[in-house]
Amino acid sequence: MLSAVGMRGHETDKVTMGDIARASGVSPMTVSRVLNNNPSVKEAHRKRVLAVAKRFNYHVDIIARQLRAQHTFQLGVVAPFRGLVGTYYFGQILQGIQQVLTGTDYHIALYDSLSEDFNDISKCVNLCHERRVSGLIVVAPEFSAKFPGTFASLKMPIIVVGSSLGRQAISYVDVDNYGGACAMTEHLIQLGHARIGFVSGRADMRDASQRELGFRKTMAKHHLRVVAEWIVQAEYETRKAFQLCMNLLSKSDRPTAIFAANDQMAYGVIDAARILGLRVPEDLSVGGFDDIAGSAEFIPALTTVGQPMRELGLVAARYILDILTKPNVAVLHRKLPAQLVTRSSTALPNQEHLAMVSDGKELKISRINQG
Amino acid sequence: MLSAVGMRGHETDKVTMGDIARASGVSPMTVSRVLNNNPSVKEAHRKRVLAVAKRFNYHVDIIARQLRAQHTFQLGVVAPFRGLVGTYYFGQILQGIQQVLTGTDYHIALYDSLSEDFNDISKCVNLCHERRVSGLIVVAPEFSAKFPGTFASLKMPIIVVGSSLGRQAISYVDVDNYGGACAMTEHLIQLGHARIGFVSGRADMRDASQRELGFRKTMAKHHLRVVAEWIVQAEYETRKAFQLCMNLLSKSDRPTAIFAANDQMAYGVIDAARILGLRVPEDLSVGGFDDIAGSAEFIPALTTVGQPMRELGLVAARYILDILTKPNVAVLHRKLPAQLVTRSSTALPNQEHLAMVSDGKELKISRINQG
DNA sequence: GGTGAAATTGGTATCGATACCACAAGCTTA
DNA sequence: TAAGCTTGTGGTATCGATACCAATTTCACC
Repeated sequence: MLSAVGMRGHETDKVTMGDIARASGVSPMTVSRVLNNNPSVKEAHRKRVLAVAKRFNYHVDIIARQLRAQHTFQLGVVAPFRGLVGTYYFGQILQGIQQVLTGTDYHIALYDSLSEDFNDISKCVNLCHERRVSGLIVVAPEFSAKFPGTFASLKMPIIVVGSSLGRQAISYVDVDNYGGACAMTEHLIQLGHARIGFVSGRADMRDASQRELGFRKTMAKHHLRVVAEWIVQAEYETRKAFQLCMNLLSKSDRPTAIFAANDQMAYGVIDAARILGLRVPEDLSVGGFDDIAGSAEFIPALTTVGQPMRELGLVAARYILDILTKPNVAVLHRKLPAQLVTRSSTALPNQEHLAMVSDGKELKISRINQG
Repeated sequence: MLSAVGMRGHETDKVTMGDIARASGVSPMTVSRVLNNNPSVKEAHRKRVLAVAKRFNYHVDIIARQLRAQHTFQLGVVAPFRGLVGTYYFGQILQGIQQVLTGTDYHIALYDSLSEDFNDISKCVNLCHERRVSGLIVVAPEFSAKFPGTFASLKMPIIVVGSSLGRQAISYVDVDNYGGACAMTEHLIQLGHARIGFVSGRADMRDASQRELGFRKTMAKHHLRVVAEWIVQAEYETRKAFQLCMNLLSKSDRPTAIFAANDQMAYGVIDAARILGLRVPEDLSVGGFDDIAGSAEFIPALTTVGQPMRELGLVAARYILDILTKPNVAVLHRKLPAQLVTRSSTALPNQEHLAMVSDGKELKISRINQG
């Protein structure tokens, strides 16, 4: 289980606090105080100690300090490497976390929730606990509800990013996927679209279902009909979206706008449209979700919903630091708003097309007359 | 400089080795031996101790062990967060590293080489040294030659990923960008292309210049002319490549194939071709570099050069672990081969087009007769 | 039964920084 | 001058595991 600890660290002629103390004619205790900015040290001593420390190129031994303080200053970040590391989403979260940590004594320790035969996240969390991380950020978009309540009993600050966990005792930050989807749908409807299709994401991910729900609710709110054939499942993949839309868009009775549950799928939709000779946005408006790197430069620039990904990291890291430094911090349940980003892939519906097929208003639910 | 250490860790009623020792009627020393799989312990004692440890849910205190062993079991990974974290490239490297670390007592500590006002990497490396990481992997594709020789004096295992440093005392692993570019150029030439353009990457990055060099050398080897107007600088960005190629490809005297120094730019080239009514690969072959996620699913599937990114991480991590566990490990200077991946975006040149413009062979340098 | 070698085991010191307490110095008031 | 108070300062114990060495047991063999 535990491997032998036979190897030694690199051995330099280690300078200790005692050495600094002797060289500056004070006690180790005073050196410690100086190095920790304790105000109760005479200015003369402080200067002398600092000078000597600098001359010796002395640095406090973090390990000894950790043992004494029973605190590692490590912020564990747990995520499924396969699938998440290397994505823009996770990269932004990490940057947010690092931004908060910069200038503090904390640093990021990265753990893979999928390695080590972890069949669920709790094993990885336990590992972090054994490793004595000071706090833990669990990034887990796919494990919506699998968090054992036992996490709370670990007495270690912990927060989940990317999964809303409801009324549990575990803190979380998440993006308002539902609200973002509503905003995009609303945008398309305001432009005049009534015939709107939806390309759905991975069924096992909570965010995907939230986005679809937002679409459906907003359509319903405007009494617009959701056509079953215009809703396709493409698992968040460009290629699947492409294939499904090649089929969907080649029919004469097709939507004037398609809302894809992520940007990658929107790319696929646009590719299909182009190949079929449909111009975007003139003949077909396409909206995405995520605002990944490249969507602004895509041709046409993609209208999408931006997630405040970096903000997820900021909020999570600040929360952990708060718990570590302040008393009585409450459990945090927070949903960050998603922002509609309007670019060139959406526009007014093509009037000719509309006229050719039918009056857009035929789709008002109140007027539906066929099955 | 150092913030005060006033906060305590989460306090559980800590179980120590002494407790386990007392409960199992042996000395703490024996408990330690059992937990470290030291063979010189009687089987009866071993079983008893393990049972008690389990009953108490005891776990060795990593911090104390670290202090005693003078070893943190942390593998520092340094990278410029802004620009690298969140890329497929870096994600794969991390996965490679984690793969090696899984099952060991080591874990990844992530440091941002750009935060903390580091104007160069050496400051970040020094920070890691102060934090007593056991080893260091520096991922630095952009700082080709800026590594101070002083790194070697840190007496800490260290390896650079993504920058070939020449004959220095610092170890590195890198991908053979030059060879990969040669392979792609060779591939296009073998298909029958002689009129080949090149979309170049960021001038400040070593890999970009290596790729361009590979292209030029291979062209020269086959006595093919490199047309100055067909070489454009697009800084690794899709949009720039798109714009430059819109111009390049709209002329009647255009290449039959374009080699882009990364996949993102290849996408831009293909977009431009499409909009101009050129079919890929029938009218224009396009090759990329990197084989990023999505290139296989791109339409058309992109012929590109795959970098063994994950392998970079594997090699780097193994090297560090080797130094830590074995004596006399030599400095490592290693270039991993890049693999040509043939897909659908390259094909034989369009004979009609060739005939229309001119005979491809006109470009043989040996026959050039105009300036 | 005795002897030596090998297998086990435990005591003590140590890794380096710091919390806690006691004490000394300087300085104010009665 | 003595008592009282505020600074500074140093000694000692401690965080928990483990290296080192000495002590003890076990066992084979004469």
